Amino acid sequence: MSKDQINLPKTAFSMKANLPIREPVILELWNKINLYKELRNSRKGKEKFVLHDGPPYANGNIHMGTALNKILKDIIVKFHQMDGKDSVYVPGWDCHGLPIEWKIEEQYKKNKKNKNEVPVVEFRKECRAFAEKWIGVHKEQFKRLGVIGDWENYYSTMSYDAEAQIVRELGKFLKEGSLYKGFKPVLWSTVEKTALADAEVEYQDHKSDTIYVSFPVKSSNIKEVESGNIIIWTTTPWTIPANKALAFNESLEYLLIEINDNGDFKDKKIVIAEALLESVIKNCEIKKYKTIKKFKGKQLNGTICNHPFLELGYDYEIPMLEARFVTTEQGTGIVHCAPSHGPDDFNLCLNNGIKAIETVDGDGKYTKNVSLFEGIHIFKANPIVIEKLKTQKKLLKNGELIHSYPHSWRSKAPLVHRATPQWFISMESHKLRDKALKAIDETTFYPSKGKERLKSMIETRPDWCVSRQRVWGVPLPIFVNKKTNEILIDNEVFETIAKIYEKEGSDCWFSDDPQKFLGKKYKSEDFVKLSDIVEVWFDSGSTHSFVLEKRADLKWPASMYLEGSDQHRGWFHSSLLQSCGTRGRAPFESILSHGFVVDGKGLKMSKSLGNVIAPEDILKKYGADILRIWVASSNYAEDLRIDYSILDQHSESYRKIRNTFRYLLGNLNDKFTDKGFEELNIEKLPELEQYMLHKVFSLNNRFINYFKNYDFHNLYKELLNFCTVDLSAFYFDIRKDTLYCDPINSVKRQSSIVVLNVLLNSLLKWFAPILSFTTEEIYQLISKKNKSIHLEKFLDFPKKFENKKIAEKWSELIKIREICNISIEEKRTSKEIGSSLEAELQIKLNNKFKQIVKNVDLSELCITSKAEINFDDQSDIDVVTQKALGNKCPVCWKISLDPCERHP
RNA sequence: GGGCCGGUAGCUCAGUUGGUUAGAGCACACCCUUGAUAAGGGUGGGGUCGAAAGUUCGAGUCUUUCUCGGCCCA
Repeated sequence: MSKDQINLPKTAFSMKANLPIREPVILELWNKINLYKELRNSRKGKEKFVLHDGPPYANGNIHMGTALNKILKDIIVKFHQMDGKDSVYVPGWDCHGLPIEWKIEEQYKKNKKNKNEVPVVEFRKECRAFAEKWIGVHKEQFKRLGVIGDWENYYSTMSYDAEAQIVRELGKFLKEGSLYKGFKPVLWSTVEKTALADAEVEYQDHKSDTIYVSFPVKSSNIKEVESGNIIIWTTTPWTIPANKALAFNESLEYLLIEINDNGDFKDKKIVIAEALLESVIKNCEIKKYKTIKKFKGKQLNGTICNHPFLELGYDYEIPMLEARFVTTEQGTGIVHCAPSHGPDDFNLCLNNGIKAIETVDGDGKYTKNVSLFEGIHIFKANPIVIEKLKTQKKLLKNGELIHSYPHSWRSKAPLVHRATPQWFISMESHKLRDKALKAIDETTFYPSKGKERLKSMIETRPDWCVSRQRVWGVPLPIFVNKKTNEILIDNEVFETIAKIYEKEGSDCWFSDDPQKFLGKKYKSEDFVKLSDIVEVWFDSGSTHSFVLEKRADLKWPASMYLEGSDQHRGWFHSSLLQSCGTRGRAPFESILSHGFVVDGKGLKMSKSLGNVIAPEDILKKYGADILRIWVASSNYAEDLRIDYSILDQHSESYRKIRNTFRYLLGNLNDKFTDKGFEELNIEKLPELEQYMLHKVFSLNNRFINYFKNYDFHNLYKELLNFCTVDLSAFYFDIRKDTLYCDPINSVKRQSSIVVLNVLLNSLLKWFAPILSFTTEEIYQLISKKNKSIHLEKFLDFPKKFENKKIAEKWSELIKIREICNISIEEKRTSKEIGSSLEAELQIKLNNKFKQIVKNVDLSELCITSKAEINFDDQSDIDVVTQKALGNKCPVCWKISLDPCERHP
C-alpha cells in the first residue's frame, strides 16, 4: 500500500559481482575502444610519468610475485594518469640466457638429438621461438589482471633493435677502456678442451693426492706467529704453484704449536685451527708437541706469508685473507687460495685486488706464467709438486683421499677449475663505483631502506664479468688482433655490427663471414672473432637505452623502476651500473621495491609445503579486482602474506564497497548528474550534507598525500573506512528516511541527492586505479562523458567544501549519538524495543553542548521517533530510552501520538 | 655461516620526538531490522605489543642477547 509513496532505490548494478565472468567482458570493451591509445590521446603534451617495466623472463607461467609486481605497477601508472599526467607503460621481456637454452637442450635430449650437431644459428632460432611463445602467454595473463599498457608495441631484449643497441652500449665501454680482458675460473675438461655448465657435470668418486703444506710467515700482528708456519691442506697439489693467498675464518680459534718430533719440522712452530688439532696430529703423525699460544682468527688479519717455493723463485707475498667459506670440516682451518682454480678463491682474491691470471692452458698444461712447471700437464704435476715441497722442507705430510669429484658427463674425465679469459667492466678504472654511489644518492627510494641496500652492494661488489661461454645471447662484439693481441676498438665497426643486427638480428655473428662486420677498413684474417655472448644482466641493464631513449613516447631517465627487493642485486643494480658507465647517471629518478609473496603464516611458497597459490586460481575464484585489493591493502615494504582466508576477508571488503556504490546508484536511479562543484551552493545545504562534503574534502587531502608517498595500504584503508564508517553506518543510514520518505523534489531530499552525486563521483575516481574493473562497470552504467573511467581525472575539490567548524561540531554530535546508541541497545536487549524507530530519547546534556545541538534534530541523527533534550550543569551526556508511544506511520515508520507530519 | 629487513588483537594495518587504562576496519558473538535484503544497523568480547635482560621516574617506541620469518650472499 505504502510502497508507492516511497522512493525505493533502484539500480541495474547488481549486488552480486560475478567478477570472474564480468571482468573478461570489460577487457573486451577496453580492447574494442583501444583504451591504451585513448589514454595517450587524452594526455597529449602533458607531463610524462614513465614507469619503465623491468622485463620478466619469458619462461613459464606467471606466479603470485609477477602478478603482484604487474598490478602494483598498473595501480601506480593509473594513479598518475588520473592525476593528469601522460602516464606511459610499455611492458617488456627478458629473453636471452641459460634457462631458455636448457629448456631447448631438454627438448633435444627427449628427442635424442645432440646439441653439438645442431648449428648454433638453428639452436638460437629455437630459443627465440621459445621466448616468443612465452611472451604471448604472459601477455594474456597480464592483461587479465587488468594491467593497461602498450601490449602491441612491447619491448624485448631479443628484438633486433635491442641487440643492435646492446652492441653500441658495449662499444662505449670498450672505447672508454673500462671493459677489459681478465681471467676467471670455470669448470673445464682438459679432454674435450671446453668449459662445462653445471648441468653437464657428474659427481663420481675420485682418488686425490692430499698434502699438508707449510707457508712460512713473513710478518704478522701476532708476535709469536712471526717465526711460525701456516699449515694448509689440499686435495689438489697441482694448484700450489698458482697459490696467491691463504684464507682463514675470523670467528675460529687458532693455535700456535711447536713440534718436537725429529724430522723436517723439528722445533718448528705451526698454526692450525684449534678444532682441527686432533685431526692434524693424527693425520700428520705428530707425536710430541706443545701449545704456545691460542688466539682468535681475527688476529691473523694482516699476516703475510712466503710461498713454499720461495727459494725456487716464487718470490712474492702471500697475504692471509678473511673468508667465511673456511670451515672446520676438514683440513687445518686455513685454506690455500689459487684464484685461477676455484670460484671461492677467485672471488676472495678479486675482492682483495688479486687478479686471476691464466696459469693452465686449454690442454691442461701450465702456461709460461708458472715458472718451473711450464708445459707440464697438471694431472702429472702432483708428484713433482710433492717432491719439490719435500726438498724445500715444506711438506708436513702427504696421502691419498677418495672423495666425490666433478667429472665430464661425456668423457667421464675429471674436471678442473681453470681460469679462462673473461671480459670485465672495471668498477674503478673510470670511477664507475663512485658514479654509481652518487647516482644512488640522487635517487628517491620507496621504501627508503632500499637506498642503503643498493648502496652497500655497490660499495663492495667486484668488477662486473659480462662474458658468458654460451650461445643464446648477444655476441660480444670483440675482435682481437692476432699479432698484437689488442682489442679492435673502432666506432665504425661497432656501428656496422649494430646496423647489421638492426636488419637481421645477431644470429649472423655465428654464421657469416667476419669480414661482413669489419667492413673495408680491416682484414678478417688479421683478427680472431670472439664467440662469447654478453651476460643477460647487461641486456636487461641496457633496456633504458633501447626503450626509454629510443621511443618518442617515453623519456629518459624513467620516473620510476619498480621491482621485487631481490632486484637490488639484479635489474636495479645492472641498470644503474650500465647507465652510470655510459651516461654518468642512473636511468631512473626513483626506485620502488616490494617484498615477496609468502603464505598466510609468513613462509615462502613452495611445492613441498603445498602452500602455493597461482594467480589463475584467484582469478577463477574471486576475480582480478579482489587480487588488486589484496595488492593495494598489503604493505609492500615488507613481505606480503596471502592465503584463501586473507582473500576471503578482502572479498568481504569488496562487497562492502560494492554495496556502497549500489546504495548510491540505487538512490540516484542510475542517473548520475555531474554538476560542477563551483555552482554548488554549500551554505544552502543541511549541515549533515555540509559535514559530508567536508569529509570528502579532508579525505581527499589525505588521499593525495598517501598517493604521493605510494602508501597504498593506508590509502585503501581510509577509503574502505569511509565507506563503512562514514557512509554505510552513518550518512546512508540516517538519510534513508529522507531519501525514501520525503517528497521526491523536496529541498532536503534534493540536497542529499547532490551529495550522493558528489560521493559517487569521488569514490569512483578514488577507487579506479585499484578496482579497475568494478569502477569501469559502474562508469559504463552512468556516464557517457568518456569511453572509460580510466580516461577521467581525479576530482579537484574546491576549498569551500572544507568546514572545520561543522566538522568539529559534528564529531561532538557523533559522540552523543554513540551514547544514545548504547542507551537504545539496553532497551533492545531487554526486548522492550526492536528497531531504533521504536525508541524515544530523553537526553540530558551539559550546558556546554547548547551550541553543539543547536538546530540539530537528534531523533534524525539517532534514527529514533523522538528525542528530547534538556540541559543542566550536572550531567555530561545522559540518555534515557523509552518505548515510543503512538501509532506507526505506514510510510516513514516513525511512531507518534500525533498524526505523521509528513504523511498525514 | 654472513649482511640487510621484519615479527602490534584470528586477518589487514595505525601507533607522531619514549609519557595517562595500546587504536581502526574486517572477522567473531549476541541483538535488531526485513523499504540497500545472498543486504543494512547496534552492542560486545579479543592483543601487554616474538622472548629475555638492560637504560629510564616511565618503553610497543632506545640498547643488548636470543628466537622465528623473508631477501641477498656464501
